[in-house]
Amino acid sequence: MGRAPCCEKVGLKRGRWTAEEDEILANYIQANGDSSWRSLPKNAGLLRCGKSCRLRWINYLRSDVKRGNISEQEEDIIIKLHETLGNRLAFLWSLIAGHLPGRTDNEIKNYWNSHLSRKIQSFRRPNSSTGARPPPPLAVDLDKVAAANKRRGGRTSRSAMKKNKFTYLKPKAPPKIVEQAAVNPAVPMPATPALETEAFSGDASWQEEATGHDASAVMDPCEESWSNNLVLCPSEEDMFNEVMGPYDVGLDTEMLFLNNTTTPMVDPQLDPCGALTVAEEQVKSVVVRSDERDQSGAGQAYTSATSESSGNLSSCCSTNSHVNGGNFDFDWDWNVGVEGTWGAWGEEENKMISWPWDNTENGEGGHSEAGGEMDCDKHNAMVAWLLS
DNA sequence: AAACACACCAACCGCATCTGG
DNA sequence: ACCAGATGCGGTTGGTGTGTT
Repeated sequence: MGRAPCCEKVGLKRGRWTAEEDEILANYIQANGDSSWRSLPKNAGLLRCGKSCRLRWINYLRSDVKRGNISEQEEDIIIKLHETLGNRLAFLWSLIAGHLPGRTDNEIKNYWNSHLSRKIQSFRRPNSSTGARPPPPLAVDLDKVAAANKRRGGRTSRSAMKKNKFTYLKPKAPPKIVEQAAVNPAVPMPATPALETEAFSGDASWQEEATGHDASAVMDPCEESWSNNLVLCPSEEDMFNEVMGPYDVGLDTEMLFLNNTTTPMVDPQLDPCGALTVAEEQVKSVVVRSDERDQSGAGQAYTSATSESSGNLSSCCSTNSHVNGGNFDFDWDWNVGVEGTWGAWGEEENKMISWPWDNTENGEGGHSEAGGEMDCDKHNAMVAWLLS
């Protein structure tokens, strides 16, 4: 015997919502909030189950839900984020939705299933005969990760319910590292939900306590103070939680996390020719290597930092940061972001990362310690392809 | 105009996960 | 430690609209 449907109770309505029901629900939530979906329909006088009410509110009635067609730009972001994150990531659709202001996970999921999945079928995996390349993964905005960093299911704590519905989503500490990067006007930031406002509203005292530095200052990644400012998370566990959330998402590959920007980007190390243009004044990405995490049981955060002053993203410096009991040790490694980024494509594809730098027929050229030079024509072609 | 095929998307469903008792 | 209740997520379904024959 299966589990009883939630709307099985006699008298509860199912199916499409009427305008009247919408009005009742919207009015009730505006007046009373949505702290308890279970009791909401009863209190509001709706013959619906709480689940149905929640869904209707989240996917349709909320004032910040954007209606209308998905733009090409949004479509681009969906495709590239999906390519980056893969199908197995929990919160996939909510995470993508977090990058698309006003769009719901359900809408994006539907759009993917009905439009994009077929659309990219013929475009997808690299083919050794055609030489087609997979799209480089996108950096994932840490703020959006935090937005998706909600517990999965579970009962809302009563203390949290007292404050407001978003309180329990608040991260233990803001994952921001660079304070306020400029926003690319081409990809507007979402209307700041209560979550982000609250979570990131400037209480930097814990950072200062941990680092002994003014955490509100925007750091120059090329300055010595960079490392100091990086010591933002009071503990290793917190560090990882801020990035990955409390869940082991089971990634078998690395992910790029880009702080505080909605601009689709590849790792700056992929763009030493400056073909990518971004509006951010400063961008910081964090690469979390799950393989390291698995081995150590705790994880290491690899960071790469870029600095930019003229609109062209250029590599500035890159570090590995090893978290040791709340302290970070740094050593330089140009390979981390690049190899890690492409690790998702497996052993064979992993080699592809060298191709922009190849200036030899046999692909032996390298960009890292070997000192090979990058072929900017190839690289820019790759970037053009990525952005196409 | 009617019948059919297809696409879209709102909503349902089951399960995972969390909290409080 | 365990259980029950509540919520959030992704997969799936089915109603509706639109295009084609």
